[in-house]
Amino acid sequence: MSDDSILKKFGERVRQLRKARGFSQQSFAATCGLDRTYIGGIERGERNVALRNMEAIAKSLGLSVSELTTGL
Amino acid sequence: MSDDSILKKFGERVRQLRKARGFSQQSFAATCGLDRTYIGGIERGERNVALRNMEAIAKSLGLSVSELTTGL
DNA sequence: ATGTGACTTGAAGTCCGTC
DNA sequence: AGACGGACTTCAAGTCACA
Repeated sequence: MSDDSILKKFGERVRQLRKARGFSQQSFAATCGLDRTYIGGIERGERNVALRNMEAIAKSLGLSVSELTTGL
Repeated sequence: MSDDSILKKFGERVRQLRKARGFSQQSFAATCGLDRTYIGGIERGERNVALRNMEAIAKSLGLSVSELTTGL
């Protein structure tokens, strides 16, 4: 069970938005103030990201949290 | 800094939506499959809620995660 | 430049209660 | 009905070495 499709969807969305801006995981992680392996884990749907980190990611993408979670 | 205003905003939003539906914290927590003290903590802005629980809360409110995070 | 497993530690989350 | 505390277990956060 443990339906983690929401994590996968969120990861795909982050990856898509990051790429669209021409960031590498590395430079993007730095912008967010997070570790590159952590960002990688998010994009692979392995991390159950919480509000504070979602905000950091959204901010680095120039979006609101609500916009970042569009489709979820 | 450690700006936790996003947690407060999220908590206020949850409280507002829950009340609008006539739920008590207790019955709402049960619907979400979460603990009543945890829901209370969220509404007080003390909890850094992660994606899976946000989804459970959104579902119990009949909303998407994106709709739940409107304003964030 | 990214994937991945393993790891530590601080916070998430539960369960008991009282006010 | 809700705030809040203590004690507890589980998991997210954050980092590392190496593929």
